[in-house]
Amino acid sequence: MAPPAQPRRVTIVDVARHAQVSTTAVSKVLRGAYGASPRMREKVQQAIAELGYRPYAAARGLRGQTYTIGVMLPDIRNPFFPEILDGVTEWFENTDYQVLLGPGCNGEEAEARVTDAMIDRGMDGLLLVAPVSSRARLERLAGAVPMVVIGRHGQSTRYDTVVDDDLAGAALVVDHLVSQGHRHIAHIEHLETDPTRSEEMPNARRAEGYRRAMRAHGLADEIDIVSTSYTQEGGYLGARELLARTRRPTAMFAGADVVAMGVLDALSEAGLSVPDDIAVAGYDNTTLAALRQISLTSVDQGGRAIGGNAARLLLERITDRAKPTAQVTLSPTLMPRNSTAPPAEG
Amino acid sequence: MAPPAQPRRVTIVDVARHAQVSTTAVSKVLRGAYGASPRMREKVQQAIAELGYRPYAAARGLRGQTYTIGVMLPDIRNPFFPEILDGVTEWFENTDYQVLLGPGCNGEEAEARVTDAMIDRGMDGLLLVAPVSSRARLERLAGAVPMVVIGRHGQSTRYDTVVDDDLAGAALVVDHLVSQGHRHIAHIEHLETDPTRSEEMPNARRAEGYRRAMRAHGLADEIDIVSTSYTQEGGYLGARELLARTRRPTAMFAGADVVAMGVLDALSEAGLSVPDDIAVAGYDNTTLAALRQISLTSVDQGGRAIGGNAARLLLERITDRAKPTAQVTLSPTLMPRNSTAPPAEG
DNA sequence: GTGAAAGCGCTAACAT
DNA sequence: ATGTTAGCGCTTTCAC
Repeated sequence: MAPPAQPRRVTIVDVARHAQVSTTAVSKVLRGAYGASPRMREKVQQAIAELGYRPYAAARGLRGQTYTIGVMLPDIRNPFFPEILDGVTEWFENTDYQVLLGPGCNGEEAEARVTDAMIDRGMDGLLLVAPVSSRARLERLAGAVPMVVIGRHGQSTRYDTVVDDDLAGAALVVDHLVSQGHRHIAHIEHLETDPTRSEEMPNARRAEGYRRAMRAHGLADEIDIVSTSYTQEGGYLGARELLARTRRPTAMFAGADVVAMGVLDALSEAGLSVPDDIAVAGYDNTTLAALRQISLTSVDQGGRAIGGNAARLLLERITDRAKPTAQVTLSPTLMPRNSTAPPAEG
Repeated sequence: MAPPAQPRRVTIVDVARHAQVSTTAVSKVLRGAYGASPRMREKVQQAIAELGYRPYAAARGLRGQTYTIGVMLPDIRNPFFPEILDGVTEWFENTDYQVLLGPGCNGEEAEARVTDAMIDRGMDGLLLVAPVSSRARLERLAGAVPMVVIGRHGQSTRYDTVVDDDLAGAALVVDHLVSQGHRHIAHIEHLETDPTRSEEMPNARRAEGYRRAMRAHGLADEIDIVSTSYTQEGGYLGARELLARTRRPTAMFAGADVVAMGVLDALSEAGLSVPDDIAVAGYDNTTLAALRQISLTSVDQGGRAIGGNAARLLLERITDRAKPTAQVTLSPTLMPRNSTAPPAEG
């Protein structure tokens, strides 16, 4: 009835005994290290197969590596992050490394807890997506473990970065809307509380890109920014605020697709139709945006490529920690869809 | 220029020396174990704070626990899973445990790899969401580590389960549609390849619930099931298949909200409007369904409650592995929205 | 090329 | 109540 006492895990000692070699030999074969003859390799491999041995990563970590990569995502609900993750896991698929994710890390405190936990678990490398920690903390973390930061501008001598050119991405949207005849184009951004960080955060860069593009088109007077958050709720609240303006914007540029979802929700609630009454654009080109019912004009960052580049850089850094850091910037492209069209009245 | 060689990590020995006590004492304080006087506790706590010591989980795992919980989610893209995760993390928030997620585990092979990896990393407990592994494998896993399975029916003597009453959930949808006058109600399910598993999988139970409810309403002849997958793509393909029927259904019940998204996409493509031309219902009541532009009738499983219950059971099982297993079944509720309405022609 | 032995940071028997 | 000591499973010198 009761499950039998679980048999002790097969260890490297069992394998060594079974193959009639030393544990050292087994360890060498396991790691593909130098100093094992083909004959020995084979004997060990066979013993491993026969015994169904799997190395205990936790124990390996005490001396060497844990073969574990930690990925920190700020928000699992944002459908853009899975794209990045795909690029990452794809890269690690044929390696001995295992990718593990931290759960919802909204906010500095949760982020710190998760990243610390990853380091405490001996992870060999960390991949941080749009982290909100202070620059100093990021540097400190990167000093403790190989690290790559995705979606945060600003270069470091300790960690590599992979970013989308958010300035260019925002400009793509503004250019597109202006070319359609829009002038009063509003933007909904993620509120940046800490001024020291704003230079580096993608949300701030998108807002800045929006501002610059508006000025470039001679629309400095039309600049209209609402600061909420990069969530559906944030989009909803932001749109409502914009709708309450005496002069309502003819187009709304949301800093992320999830934000645009909230915007669409608010517009629908107000009985406004898209794009007839108002144009809406997002950022990230998620699968949501492609839905015909939504058909949201959006900016494609190429999440998969971002993730792939980050994974490659991390692997390189794990191999050589002294390697000079790299900064990869990927160019976004515009995906025009039905949610944007010329304004109703000239 | 180059970052200074990282200082060796602070260990329990450093703390012991600093506090002028034994390492055992520090260990005891760390674990809140018996045998440490208040005075000693304080000394140690202070030393820990002064040195900024954090226990090395990987090393702890070699003797005791790693204080790590592994969560396996089959698909990060399904917006229902974050709900479950919220319930889980909430429960572990004030414990010493850290929750870590496996990345996209679609398919038996990926699932096996991730669960094995979690065990190899000495995780103290596993939470599997809608796993597709064979029953035998699940039993084996549960023999190796405390485990709770979410969203898979069938009881085990080794692991606890938390499920939604999928039969009832499917009936809620059918009842609702029938009460609106629909008769030809089609269902899109996730294809179950392995017959031995079909009894336990939620998708199969929903399909069965649909069948039973249809029969209960005397609509056995109208039963119409298309098997694709629980993804947006699956919904799109399923709906296209249904639209090609000589007698087109007046309502489509998708086994999951993501599936319904694909359905809406296909209907929109075909120039059909919802609910005027055709009614659509989903399952999971995700935030997507609540979007006014979508306004999808759906079944609420209470993901948060499911996650919370699972976390509680897992913690209990970690505490007492011999405890008899529990099976928790939660009742779903219907969330009627605009996507369902009486059929056009009576 | 191979293996003996030390030790990673921590916990848990076992003294005291 | 406190400290001593022996490992956990693996990697890594360092002999041979």
